[in-house]
Amino acid sequence: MSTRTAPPLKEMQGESGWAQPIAKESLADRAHIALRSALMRGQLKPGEKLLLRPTSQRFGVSATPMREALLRLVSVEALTLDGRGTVVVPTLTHAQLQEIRSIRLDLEGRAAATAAISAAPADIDALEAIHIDIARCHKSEAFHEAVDLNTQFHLTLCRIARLPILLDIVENLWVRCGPILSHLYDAGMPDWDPHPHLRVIGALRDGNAGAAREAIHWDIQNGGKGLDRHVLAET
Amino acid sequence: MSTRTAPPLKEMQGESGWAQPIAKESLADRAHIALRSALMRGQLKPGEKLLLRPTSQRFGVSATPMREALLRLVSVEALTLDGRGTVVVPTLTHAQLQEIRSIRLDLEGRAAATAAISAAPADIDALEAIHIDIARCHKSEAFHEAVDLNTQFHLTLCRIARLPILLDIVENLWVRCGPILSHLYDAGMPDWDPHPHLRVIGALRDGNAGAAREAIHWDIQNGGKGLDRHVLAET
DNA sequence: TTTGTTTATTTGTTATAACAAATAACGGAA
DNA sequence: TTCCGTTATTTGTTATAACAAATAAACAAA
Repeated sequence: MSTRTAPPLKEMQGESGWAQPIAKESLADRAHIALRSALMRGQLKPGEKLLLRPTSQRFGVSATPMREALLRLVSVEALTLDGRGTVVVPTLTHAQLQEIRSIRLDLEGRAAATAAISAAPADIDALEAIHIDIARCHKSEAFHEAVDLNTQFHLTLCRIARLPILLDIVENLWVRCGPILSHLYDAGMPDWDPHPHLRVIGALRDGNAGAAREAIHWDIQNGGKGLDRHVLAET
Repeated sequence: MSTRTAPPLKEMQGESGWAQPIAKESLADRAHIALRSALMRGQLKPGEKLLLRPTSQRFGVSATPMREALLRLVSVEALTLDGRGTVVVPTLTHAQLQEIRSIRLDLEGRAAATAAISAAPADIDALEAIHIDIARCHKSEAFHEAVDLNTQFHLTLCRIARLPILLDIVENLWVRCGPILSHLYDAGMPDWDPHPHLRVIGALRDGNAGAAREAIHWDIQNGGKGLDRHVLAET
């Protein structure tokens, strides 16, 4: 039913062997990456202000590249500006959270379906490895790490689908949710028995696009219910 | 079948009457808006380079705000950087064009369905007005304007759905296609008789979400076939 | 005590110049 | 003439300082 022709992700990294174009990172790039990952990992709290001069000092750079990094995140709405122009970590409204989830339903659903018909076995193994890690963290009550790995699970699924533009969009959605993601576990994580991730993985192995889409849909819709409660309570 | 409770778009502009927060535009903002609209309207051609100092002079500002505006567009992939760091208008590959279209299928499809169950009659009238304009331009062979209005039709549909995050994403996708959109009409525009837009409008009036989604799907899939030919021929 | 006004401080914005890296132009040697 | 190395120029990057606007603080008057 499925045509599994694409080489696994890991191999295409070294495409033509050595001699890949060296990536020169500007100071602004580094600051941007650091900030973005801090956001995605929930290390910045909603409402937190990021003043230009203080933050640039914390990063040990001047104002110009720091400003560039901050403004880049602002331009994808991962950060916002208050009336003054000060950068601040945004607070998601209930409507926004719901809209993000419905978009993820569409896009991650498409990614799952695409992955089901094109993923290499090695890719699926990698995905399964992430889920095993999640289960481990869950057991040892390392909730923070579990949440982080859950993000990775969803993004890896999109990566496997080889839809770079879609991946980019979905990644941004996750960045925007980062600051409130920690509340997934302070409401107590439910303990599903056939974990929805396993259904996703199974569908990929079967090459069953429809089942993969449904499985990730189920995961998205049920996985975030804890957040709803929290966000609603806040307003 | 549908619950039409939302007030039309025009009214909620002045939400609490007068006294909306005044928008102060920085030089960078203005440059960003100007560039973005130039991109969306196809006034910049793929491969075109935007050197920092020359462009900042054309805008009559210094390098700092110009750089900010350019880099903002880069961060949403509406512009790219070459190896040197020079800003250049990107050339879409066939794969990218196809991926963008499939994402639009999902998102504009959702927008159409949502609009069908929530749009006010005035909103639908506005949408119809745009289509009438398109037909007029088509007749008078004002193709460039027709293409521009077509973009507006799709974005207005998303606006009517009141899904701001989705709108943002879709808008960016249209910005990215802007530079090649002009090729829609140099392949000769087909002359559909019941124009797909009319089916969309009809479905909205009926409050039929499924039909609205299908109609916009049909429009997206068939509307861009001229582009495919062109992009494929290029590579 | 409260209100209004002035001053001081904070903070984002812009312009400018020094810097570094890459490309292009030039010129000499094979 | 062709190839290689050197120099000159172009161009993005960063730091710094001057600027402007807004907030907060301090103080005086009612």
